[in-house]
Amino acid sequence: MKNSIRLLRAEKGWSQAELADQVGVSRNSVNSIENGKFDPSLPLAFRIAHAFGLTVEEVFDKEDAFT
Amino acid sequence: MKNSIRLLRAEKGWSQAELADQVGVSRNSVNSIENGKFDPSLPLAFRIAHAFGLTVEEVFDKEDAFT
DNA sequence: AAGATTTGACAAGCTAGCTTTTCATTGCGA
DNA sequence: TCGCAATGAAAAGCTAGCTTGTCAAATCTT
Repeated sequence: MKNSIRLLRAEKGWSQAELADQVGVSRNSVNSIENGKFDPSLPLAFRIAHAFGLTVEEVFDKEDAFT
Repeated sequence: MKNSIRLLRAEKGWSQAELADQVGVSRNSVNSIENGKFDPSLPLAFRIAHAFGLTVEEVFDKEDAFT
């Protein structure tokens, strides 16, 4: 599932490790999600969106959920 | 993670099996999610929200993601 | 250019999400 | 009241999400 994490993270000037800390997962998880290796769980998706002050819909591309 | 699926489903007059069909999972998955046994994946959460014409935030209680 | 930070990637292992199957219970229409 | 639809629940099995650890490559910083 596509997402805007890399872009949003760049805007904030955060490293993957910093974002990982904020949302309570490992850096590898953030890296894998950014690179599309797997989707975050729903709770994690909420925490990531919250870290950027956005909604889940604004961060993750829901089109991928229907294809 | 709490959600309003049971209520929304009642409003639509859908059985668990009908909703399951619509979103492409088994009836047991819908039952388990409704009864809080586990959270849906992010793509499934999108499909469930879409079935009700709502956003993920409107169907699932994101507070649970932070506690 | 050297050193430090950041990122990408992989492996092995554990847990959560989802499946099919099955059975018991509940509630409702004929 | 009989039968059927709907729900709840449990087991066993597979895959996805997430972990720690490690290493190499890329990108800053100075």
